[in-house]
Amino acid sequence: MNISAASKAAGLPVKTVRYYADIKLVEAPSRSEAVYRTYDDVAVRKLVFVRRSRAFGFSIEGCRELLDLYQDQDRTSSEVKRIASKRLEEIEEKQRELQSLHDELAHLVTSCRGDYMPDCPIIDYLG
Amino acid sequence: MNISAASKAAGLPVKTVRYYADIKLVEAPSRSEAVYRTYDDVAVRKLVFVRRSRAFGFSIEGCRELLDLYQDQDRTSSEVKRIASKRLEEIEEKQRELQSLHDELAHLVTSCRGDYMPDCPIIDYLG
DNA sequence: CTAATCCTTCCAGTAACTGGAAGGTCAAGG
DNA sequence: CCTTGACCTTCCAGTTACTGGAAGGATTAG
Repeated sequence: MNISAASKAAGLPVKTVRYYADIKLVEAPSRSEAVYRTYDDVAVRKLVFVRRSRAFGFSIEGCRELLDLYQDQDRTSSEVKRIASKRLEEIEEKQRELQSLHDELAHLVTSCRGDYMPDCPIIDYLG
Repeated sequence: MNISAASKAAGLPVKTVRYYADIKLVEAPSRSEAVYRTYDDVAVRKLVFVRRSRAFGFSIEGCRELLDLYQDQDRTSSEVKRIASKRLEEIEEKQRELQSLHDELAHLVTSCRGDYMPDCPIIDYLG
């Protein structure tokens, strides 16, 4: 498989696949006559794995850890669970932040009349 | 006021104040003998305004718009409200994303036993 | 044989800073 | 008057995870 076929199979842009190869996250298993990157099904499965991990918001380094575990037959599920739990806490932290941001801003927006006058509680709050 | 006094008064790092001057978001009103940036209370108020806007997650360009309105006596509160509402929708969109991410990941984490065995529904899902 | 399509590498840009190097300025103390 | 230390300056590089584009080589269809 050349890179475009692999990228389609993995559901990732070609540029991204090349980038993952550059940073040695998922390398092409070989090169045709030392020129074109050539992917096989195993590599594509790793690319898919990374795509799904990224969709959960794992950083590239997080993906690297998970991918290592994915390929490690001697892994323990507790290692995986630890990494996933960490990410879950980050998500929850972000949710709390967004919630208070939301509440504050929603309150301001609600109290702003939104008319042709300059007076505005939003501006007042910011200034 | 030199830059460090202004940064303290505004609650922003010196580097950030200098950065805001560079991108012409909040410029120093003058320079002492054309060398040191010198800030006054008006400039500090603008810096505080930007800090609070940034805390709501407004982009620099968003801050620029808001700051323009802040200084515009002929503004209408509807303009301000429109910008703030847009941001509020972004926040809500992000909240929805995070919520589904959270639910999915929480489900996986819960169903993972987290023991010494390699079998793991999280890895299974990603792979 | 050539045109089209693929592939390659390398450079630059994104957002909003942050860190650090090299060097200029200023106020106070000896 | 000189020095020391704190402060300021500019400029360059790095951060995250790509993305766009240029210049040019490889491959394939007709």
